[in-house]
Amino acid sequence: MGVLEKIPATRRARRANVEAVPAARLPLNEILRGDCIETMRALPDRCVDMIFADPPYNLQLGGDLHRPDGSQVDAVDDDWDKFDTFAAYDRFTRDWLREAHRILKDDGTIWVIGSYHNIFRVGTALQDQGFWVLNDIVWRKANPMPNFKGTRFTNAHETLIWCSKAEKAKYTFNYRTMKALNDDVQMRSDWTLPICSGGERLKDDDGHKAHPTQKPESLLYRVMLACTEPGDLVLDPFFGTGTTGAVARRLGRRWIGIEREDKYIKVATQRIAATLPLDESAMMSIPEKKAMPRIAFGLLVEGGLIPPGSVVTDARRRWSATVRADGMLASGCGAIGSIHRLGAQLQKAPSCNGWSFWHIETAQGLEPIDAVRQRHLAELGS
Amino acid sequence: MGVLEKIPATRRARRANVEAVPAARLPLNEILRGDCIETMRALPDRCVDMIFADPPYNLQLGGDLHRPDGSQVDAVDDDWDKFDTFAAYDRFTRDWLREAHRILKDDGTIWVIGSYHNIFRVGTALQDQGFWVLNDIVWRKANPMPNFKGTRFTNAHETLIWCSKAEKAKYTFNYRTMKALNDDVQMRSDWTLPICSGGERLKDDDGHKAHPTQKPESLLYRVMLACTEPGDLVLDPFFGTGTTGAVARRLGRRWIGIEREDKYIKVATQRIAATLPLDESAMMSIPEKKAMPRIAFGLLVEGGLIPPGSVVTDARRRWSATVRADGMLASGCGAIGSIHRLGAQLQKAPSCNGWSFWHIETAQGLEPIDAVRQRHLAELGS
DNA sequence: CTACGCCGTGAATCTGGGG
DNA sequence: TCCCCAGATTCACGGCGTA
Repeated sequence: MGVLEKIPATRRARRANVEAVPAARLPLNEILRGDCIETMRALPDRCVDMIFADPPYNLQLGGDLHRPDGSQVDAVDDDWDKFDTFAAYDRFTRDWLREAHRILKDDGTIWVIGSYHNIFRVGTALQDQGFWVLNDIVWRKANPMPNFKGTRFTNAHETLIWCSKAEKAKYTFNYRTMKALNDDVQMRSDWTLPICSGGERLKDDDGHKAHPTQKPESLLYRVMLACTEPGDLVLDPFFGTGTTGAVARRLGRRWIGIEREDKYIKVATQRIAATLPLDESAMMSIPEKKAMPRIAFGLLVEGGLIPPGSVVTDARRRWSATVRADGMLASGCGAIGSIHRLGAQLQKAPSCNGWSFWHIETAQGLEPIDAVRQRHLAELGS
Repeated sequence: MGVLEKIPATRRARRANVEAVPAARLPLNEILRGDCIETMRALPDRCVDMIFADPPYNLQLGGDLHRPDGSQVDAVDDDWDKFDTFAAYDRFTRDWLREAHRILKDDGTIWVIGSYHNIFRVGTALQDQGFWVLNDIVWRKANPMPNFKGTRFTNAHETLIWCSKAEKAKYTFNYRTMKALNDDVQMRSDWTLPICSGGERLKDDDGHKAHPTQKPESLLYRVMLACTEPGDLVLDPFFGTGTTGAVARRLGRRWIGIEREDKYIKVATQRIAATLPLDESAMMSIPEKKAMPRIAFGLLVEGGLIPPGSVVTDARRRWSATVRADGMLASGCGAIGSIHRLGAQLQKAPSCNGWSFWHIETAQGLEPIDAVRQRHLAELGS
């Protein structure tokens, strides 16, 4: 039984349109080798729930650039980023967006990331194609490359555009999941996240970076948590080293990647094979309940529903932690944090929904702490 | 004596092009009543140093949107044709940007602010018009309006696009001023500033806000400090309540505003009259090193500040060299060259700033030779 | 074992004046 | 228009080696 079948019927019902082709006949969890436009043409209408696209930025770089210490900046000089004119870039953009619009389900959404070099062309083409912009999201880089020559402001962000298929189209937005991720205030349109470096950055056999523009998993993690459900199908037409596939697998989403270059396909294949799905409870989004009063975890501790000193574990008892009087959790290894933070830290995930990840032994057996919260809520209501 | 005359000749010289019309014949520090395109047409070529534009955002409220023939776009209608509306907005944008490009000096810059509703159209039109994007700046609102329905991310930012007139055009960027404003680290492309509220928010006679999209003065303050000099002429073709004019006056810049509606002109006029210019010392930007008078190394040798035969080393004393009477350096290995050349050669670097690389033993200890130059400069000034 | 410092590096439209 | 050369210019991390 696949993950899809576990989605509650009420959520599945939000999918307004019927899949034109059974999922079994789609190339699921595979990298399709080829040109993105040609390859999308071979996919049926309205078959994917979400598209994440990281197209070439058309950087138009000039000569070499040196840091003040004399070292040279490793520039993006790949052929795939070269276009003769803005008109050529616009044609390319319109062509792939046309196919993207066709294969997207009517209640699906598309995300496209870019910089000032290309994002205005992309945004215009999205609107002209009939996509409806829901938000533009700013990825604020925590650690951008400086402007070495002191000629401009540090280019410290990139822009993502999030669109539904049409103005009145339904779409998935896991509002409460995003709010929980953001310390219980609404998630804003600016996200501060580090660039991809350290152990996450894939290297080729020579030890050089495998791809010049690898995106951080935290970015895709937030995108997918925000607007897909487990079992949903995510397409990435510019797959590169497969960040989209890795995060999809980790979050229990299905995926299709399209990539032209064998070297990237090879790296992505290995990477995704080495990625393990997260604990199932951690990937479920918080049920969308309107007007649910906010209950801090500390309130349950204060109120004696989860007394200090209680031991909580994940569903499979791989990790455990002790509840402190101030509502924080302490793990055996010495780490301390909120239910969300500690869950993320132990799993080495960028974020975690502590309410569904942490469980506690009750009269009903091992239950997520959210169950305790729900009972408390019910009591408050009565 | 006007402020302009106080600008050092070295800076004025950076203004490459001659004003087509003497500044005295321009309508300075005035609000011109009328349509922005028609009014710009009456201004001469290459007459303004900077343009700040806050064009109408909303594609569906056609109040500010007119077809080229003057008829109004009827957009608030369930049956409205999206393409027609976007096309009308694009025509309007191209028309005013064409005039903006014409009246901007060759070394001037333009700033346009917008949201995801219009900024992609604006950015595309800017690039198509030949403007060269220098940065896109994100105004991160410290206190944005929440998304009440919980259907999207909180729209917590707006975007500004900063362009020079052409790819190779010179432009003013007060790098060191921006760095100083930002605790001595490079100013980034994301600016966190509060929205306009409280006492700054202008009210009409009924106590309602005078303008729906009044921009905070802090935003204009940073823009003008970054890329204009005192005495420069700033144009705002969508003047509204005159934030641009107020900040220009405060910072000793000259300004021209264009506004169609009498009620805004009235509010702006009162506001600017009540704004006092800052003390002159407060409005000067930090001098850019590039604009400071050059002192040849040989001059210091001639003047006896660094006598021939002196030994200079790098900060860690890994390399040393002897100063020759002609201002060249000679290293022990026989290499001879300017302070820059020899520094680069010894480090095997593509280039080197000899002023900061080479050090000399003084009463203050081991100092970069630039310190000697700075002291010499200070003596010359007094 | 920790602390500290050095080194490498990241989607970058990255100098300007004089001869 | 091109060449030459003076000289201005970097932030946050992660990894690794040394004290």
